[in-house]
Amino acid sequence: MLDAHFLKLRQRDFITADEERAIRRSVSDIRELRPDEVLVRAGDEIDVSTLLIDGWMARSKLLRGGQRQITELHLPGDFPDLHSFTLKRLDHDVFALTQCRVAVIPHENLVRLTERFPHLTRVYWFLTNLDAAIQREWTLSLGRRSAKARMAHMFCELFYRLKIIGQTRENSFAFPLTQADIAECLGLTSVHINRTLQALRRADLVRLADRRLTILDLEGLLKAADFDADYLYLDRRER
Amino acid sequence: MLDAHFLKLRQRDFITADEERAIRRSVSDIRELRPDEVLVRAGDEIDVSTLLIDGWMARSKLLRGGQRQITELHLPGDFPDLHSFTLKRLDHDVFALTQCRVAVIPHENLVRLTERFPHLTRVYWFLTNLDAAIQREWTLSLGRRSAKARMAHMFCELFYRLKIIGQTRENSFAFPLTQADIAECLGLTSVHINRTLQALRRADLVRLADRRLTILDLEGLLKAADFDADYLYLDRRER
DNA sequence: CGCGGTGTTGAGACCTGTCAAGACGTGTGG
DNA sequence: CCACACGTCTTGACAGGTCTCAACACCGCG
Repeated sequence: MLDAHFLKLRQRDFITADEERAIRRSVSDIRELRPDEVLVRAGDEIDVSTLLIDGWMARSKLLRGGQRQITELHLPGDFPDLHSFTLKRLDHDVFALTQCRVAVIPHENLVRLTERFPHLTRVYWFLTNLDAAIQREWTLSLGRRSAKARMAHMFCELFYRLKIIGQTRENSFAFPLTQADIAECLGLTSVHINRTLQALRRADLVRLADRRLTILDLEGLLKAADFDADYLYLDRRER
Repeated sequence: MLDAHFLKLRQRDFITADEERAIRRSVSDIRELRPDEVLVRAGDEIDVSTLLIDGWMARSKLLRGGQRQITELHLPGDFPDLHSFTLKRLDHDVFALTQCRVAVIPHENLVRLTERFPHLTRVYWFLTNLDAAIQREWTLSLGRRSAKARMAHMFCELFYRLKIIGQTRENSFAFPLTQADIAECLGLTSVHINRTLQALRRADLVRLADRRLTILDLEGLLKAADFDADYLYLDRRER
């Protein structure tokens, strides 16, 4: 049930069977979330972290005026609120974009886990640093990429991240976001997302229909995005 | 010499004298950096981390076309490349904005330090999560704040971060950045930075002259920025 | 059958970028 | 001591990207 999580970890480091068992035993509960259900509200004290099993989630921040920015998308195998382990409360919301299934891991179990396995401490520290790296790339996108490049970049990132957890088929993957969701990720309006998406379609780079994204020209999309997968740290090594 | 660092830590957690000594002993070397000198180049393998003692540094990412985005500013007491401890290489450059003095801490010393003091592991894990929180706030700025609000927000952030390390005087602080530097932080052009800065001046919110920024109307600036210091995690508690 | 969510389109406004030129201060070399 | 180069700041005119507002099509679902 945590398969995606171990695929993600083993893409980056070596995890022993012992460690895997210990991680699996740390789960205290399995929960279901409905689309738009908020898992963590900004500011709340929390003493558990949550591992995403199925579905897509997101982190988002709100402005006084009600404008919302999604700062990261979370896919199966991700730990959307692992950083609450040291932060104790979060500066952003965490919510479900789709129907989701999650595994709950109390912080006290994480304390035990990381004390018994110093290596896993570094692995999970690495995961929060990886989230930061992804956010950093988004910062670059928002600051310097055009709407078209931003969107292309987002599609490339999702493709690579889904691929390592076995959720792509050829060059396509299930894509549950609405255009309004994409707008909140890319710092644009949904109207402009619509037009930008049409530009990518007209350039024969992607097809998006029936909640499925197909990359028609991966080379072209990577180039349009100025995409370099380095920031996803896909190499396997001791962390 | 690491005073700013301990001020920063003790604002967020309780650090014992024992822990402080151990941290100080982890430093292997002191180095000077000239303005614009690159400390870490994206992609380089590294086995040391660097604690900033004096001066300002920054993390930046580059686009193929040469456009640059600064993703975080680093002030005295910061650990601009602590995340390399688990990442092993970085996805961004780290460079000196001004003349700087830094303390070098080899990763092997960090391994010893964190194994001997599990609490310090969480403290330094917390620090990388704090960097991520700051970056997340910048993502929100770039995605949803206007040029004016973005600039106001940056000034507020710097004010709070400098204040806890004792580098403000009343409502002012030394501000070494050029308008071109600000542009790279805020995802704008230097021409527009110039005009936006004039707008803040005309609104009697700030004065910027002789490399010193004075906040004339803190309330007004906070409001213009929609600033909320929560994301800086300024509360002192066990991490 | 009607409704809400989603996607699409058009027209015009506005924010920010581009390009170009000049002012100013500082440091350097002649 | 002056001439000059260079970095930084400033300003103007114009272009272009993205937003706003509004309307409508489409579809699944109650």
